[in-house]
Amino acid sequence: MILNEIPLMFSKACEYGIRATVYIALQSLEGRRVIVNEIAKEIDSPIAFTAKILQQLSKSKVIHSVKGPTGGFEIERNNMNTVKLSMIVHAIDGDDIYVGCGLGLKECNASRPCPLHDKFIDIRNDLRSMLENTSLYELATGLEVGLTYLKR
Amino acid sequence: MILNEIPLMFSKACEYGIRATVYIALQSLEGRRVIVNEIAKEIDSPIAFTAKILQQLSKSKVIHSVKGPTGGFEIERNNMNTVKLSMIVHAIDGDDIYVGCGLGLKECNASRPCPLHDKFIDIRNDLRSMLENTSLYELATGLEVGLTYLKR
DNA sequence: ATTTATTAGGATAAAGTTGTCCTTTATTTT
DNA sequence: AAAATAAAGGACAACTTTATCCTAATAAAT
Ligand code: FES
Ligand code: FES
Repeated sequence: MILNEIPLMFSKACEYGIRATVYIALQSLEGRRVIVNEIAKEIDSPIAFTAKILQQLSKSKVIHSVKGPTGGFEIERNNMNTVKLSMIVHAIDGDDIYVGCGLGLKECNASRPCPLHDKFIDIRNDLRSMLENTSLYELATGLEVGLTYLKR
Repeated sequence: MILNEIPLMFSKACEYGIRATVYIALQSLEGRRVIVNEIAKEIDSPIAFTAKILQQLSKSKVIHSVKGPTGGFEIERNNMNTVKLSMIVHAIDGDDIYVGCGLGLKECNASRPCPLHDKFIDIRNDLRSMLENTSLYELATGLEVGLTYLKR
């Protein structure tokens, strides 16, 4: 009886992108460069689609790619602190999450707000600041010590 | 360079559903029953698609429908207090918004959490309680006094 | 130089969501 | 009773997102 089953906050592409990036970060912390096949296996995502997303993230400078044998994906230790979740989301899903109206009006506009605006804005701001303040390093280390997981 | 433009929280169907329901509530407050054509016009949504969504909301008892001439959609004054935003969202988008993992793992599971879990849960709970505590009456009255809008 | 491993990128298929159209059913008005 | 009006519902079309497959480019290893 339900029409849709939408993802909660991010597109599938973005979910895979975040998971992949965190996995790459984790491995980079241990000095390992990783290839798409391994990434897709470890985060349980479709290989070719994941490759496309990594391409995107590479263009956006979120991750670094190296072609050829011994190649793969990696992230410089320094970048793990400066790369925030918001950059990954922005590279894949754009910035609707920051500017869009929760009820789908053409723009979110405080001087001509939709009925949800006031209540919505608070949640959206919390989400935004969470994304902007969460670094890749933080996410990767949680994984490193076995506190968190990338598949189930 | 962006792959997707996803809606922020709700599907398009859900956005239309909420806007339509609020409009019906507003008109019901003034004793008017409204037909799909008018609703779609007033909330700026595609007519036939809106009709499908209203069908769904009618089955879920969020709104009441009457067939034939002088028919249309309406909401009893009493129901405007008991109908919460969460019911509309649940009827159309299901309950992923309550149970889904933000990174797309099969389930959100606190004992085997994804790297975003702790930060995500707070925002999800805020969203949930916002939806569960916001009544249709509240939304309709804001509109009634000209403070909010359903199209732009 | 050749082979091999890897990312980049294009084309396209599959699935899901959004949107339209037409027929049926119910109910009021004439 | 017949005509008119409105929701219900089925079939399907258009668009978007997700996913696959194949070829090209790049670079290391042999
Ligand atoms: S106008 Fe709708 S969220 Fe701001
Ligand atoms: S496990 Fe991912 S949000 Fe809870």
